[in-house]
Amino acid sequence: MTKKETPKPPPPSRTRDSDATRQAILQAAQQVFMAKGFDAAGVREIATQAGANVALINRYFGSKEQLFFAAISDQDHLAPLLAEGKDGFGLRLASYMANKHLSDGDLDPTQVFVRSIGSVTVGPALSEATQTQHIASLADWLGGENAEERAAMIMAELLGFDMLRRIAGIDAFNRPDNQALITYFARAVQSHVDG
Amino acid sequence: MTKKETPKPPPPSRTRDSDATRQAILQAAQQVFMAKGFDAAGVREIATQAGANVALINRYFGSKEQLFFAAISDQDHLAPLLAEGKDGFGLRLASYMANKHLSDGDLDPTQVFVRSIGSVTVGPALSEATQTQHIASLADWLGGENAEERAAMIMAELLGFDMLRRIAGIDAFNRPDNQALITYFARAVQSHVDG
DNA sequence: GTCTATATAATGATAGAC
DNA sequence: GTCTATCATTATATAGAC
Repeated sequence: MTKKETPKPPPPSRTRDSDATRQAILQAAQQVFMAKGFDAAGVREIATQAGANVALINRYFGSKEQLFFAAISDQDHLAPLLAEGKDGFGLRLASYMANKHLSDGDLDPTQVFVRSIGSVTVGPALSEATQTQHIASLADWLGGENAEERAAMIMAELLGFDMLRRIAGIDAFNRPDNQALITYFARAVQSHVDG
Repeated sequence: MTKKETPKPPPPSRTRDSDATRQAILQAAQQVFMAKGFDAAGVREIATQAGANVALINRYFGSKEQLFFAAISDQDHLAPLLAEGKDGFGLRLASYMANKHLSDGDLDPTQVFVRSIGSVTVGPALSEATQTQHIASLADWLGGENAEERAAMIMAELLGFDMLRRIAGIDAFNRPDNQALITYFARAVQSHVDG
């Protein structure tokens, strides 16, 4: 009794709020999985960053693997770019990929893919999702001859670009205002869009 | 080229032959590191596949990390393709990448890179090598304006292609005799070669 | 609902027998 | 030169106290 109406202010850290804890774990998982990949990420690190206890991860999500898929579900950053049509799509995509900020808190699907595709645990599921979701829908959007091959080529360019830029930190990809680079990237993508 | 002659028949498994053991470990390490990446590969698995004892890995190479760099050193599959000149380089590279067999015993630098670039232990060294060796030499070979940007774009296309084809196993990259795919890949690469 | 403490398994590395 | 046995560490996952 008298549990809910206590006159004292709430404790410094969140207590008795499963929804907020769940959300905090999910957000921390996104960041850590994106930064280190599935295998290298630890549940202790995720729990610490979420300000939650380690045991709650398994309580709410069952396992590290289930947490991973909960954290990366329904992410699609390409949709807004596709919506603007095929004219100039290459340039829009290239500008987007070249100007993405490295330290914003958002989850970046490209980064997650590149960092975890090698994992024997979650790699196959990531591959499956790439095939059935991203490449298939991109191929639909492209239309025309060899749509799936052209979609796969665009995806390869996009992922290779991000891998070298944000994970390997290759110089040529990280110079500020590198208009020449964007032009090259845009040209390659657009050529696959046009056929 | 056989082992030195011994008066008695050799034991069932290699004994008293440090050179052969060292070589067997090195070869097994190449295969396992290529298949699973640095973090996921285990020294026990490497030793077993080499038919050697686990303790010999550290005896001969010092550590798992030193074994990794010993296993991947001086590998460059691009040199023969570059030697034939810029005319038709895109098509030669595309054919080579699309037709590489997945199960031959050779070490594939592309595969190693993609599978281990995310590792916090060896990732930075892989990035450094990619920058200072492969991209730099490719840029030299290309010449002309923005050579480093064009070289980096070719490397991104090459790595993205292999990542989706051999690690993710994307359908569009693994159809036999997919001439259309090779044409698209070749066109993109050649455009960066020509400027 | 949250926590401490622990079970269980696997890792890289090493000491010392043969 | 090769092996067995074991170290110390770390990982995910869970049981049970509060």
